[in-house]
Amino acid sequence: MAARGFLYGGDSGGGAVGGGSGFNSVLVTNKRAACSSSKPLDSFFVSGSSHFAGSRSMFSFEDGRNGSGRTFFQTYDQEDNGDDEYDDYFNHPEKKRRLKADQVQFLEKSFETENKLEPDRKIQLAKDLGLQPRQIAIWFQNRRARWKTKQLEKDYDVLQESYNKLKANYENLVQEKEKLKSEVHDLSDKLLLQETEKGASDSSSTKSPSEPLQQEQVADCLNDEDVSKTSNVGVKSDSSNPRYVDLLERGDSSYLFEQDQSDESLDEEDNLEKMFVTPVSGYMLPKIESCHYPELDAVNSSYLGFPGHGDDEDEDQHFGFWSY
DNA sequence: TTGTGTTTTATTGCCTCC
DNA sequence: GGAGGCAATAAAACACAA
Repeated sequence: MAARGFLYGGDSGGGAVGGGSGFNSVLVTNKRAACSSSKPLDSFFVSGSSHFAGSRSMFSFEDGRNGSGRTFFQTYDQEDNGDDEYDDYFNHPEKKRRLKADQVQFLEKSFETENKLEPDRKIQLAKDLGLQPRQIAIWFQNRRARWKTKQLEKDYDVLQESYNKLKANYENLVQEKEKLKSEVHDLSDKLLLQETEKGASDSSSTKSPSEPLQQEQVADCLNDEDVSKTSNVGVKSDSSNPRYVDLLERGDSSYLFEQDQSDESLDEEDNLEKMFVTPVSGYMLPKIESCHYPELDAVNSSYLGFPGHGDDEDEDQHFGFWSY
């Protein structure tokens, strides 16, 4: 590792005198240590009224005192920076010391009050705790960093929870969509089957297979009391188309989903008018304005809160979902 | 006891503000 | 330009399982 700077050299200003473990020489690598400070109190701070005298963090020994029974700072200050003490100190590889529990508690309370540190408060805390102002500043800095990390974790949890809810909601909607899609498909098939059966029975009795279906027959097939409203049912429109009849007899529903491009006789716009694309599946289906199928009602009323599908709705709106 | 992971204390360099 | 904040990082101290 690169040479480390000196403890409390920065804010302490007037001369760095410390270092990491095992240092044997005085190095000044910290720019804060190198520059002079306008706050001499930050340097070799000695508290006259410390409630925590004896705890000097990295400069203290096990019990907060060096071999002579005085703290390093007391020694250093009071003994006029004697070379003996100085050498003694630097030849004695000091360990980094943690703050005592009561000091930490005091700092925590102070942090709760205000997580920023005004210079005056820093000095006061240093006095009260018998620590270097620089230590107080560092402690607050690290404490803010920890607080920020915790906040980020909390924010992450909140976002995660929010995401999970949205995801679950989305998955429910997808499921519902698939369900509705298959219901639409089933109902389409059911409708086709009814049409096919009706068409087959009618053609076997009175009409030849080649005869086009009558509007009334389709209306009956759709089991609707209002025949006039089925005038734009797609199947009727194609009843003159031999291919349609053929498909109908074979029970092929594909005509519902594709336009007969081969039929030049049909007006394309007119034809499109009689079809619509389902909102869910995108299938092309014939327009049915007034057919009443309970299953479709259920589908309509449950279709993602689409408006206008209540039981009391006007008859014309019963298939608002279907009609365009 | 030792290896390993975590926490705490401290440094360094960069940035912003006054 | 100096003071102070912050992010990144080092390294000591600590916790704990094997």
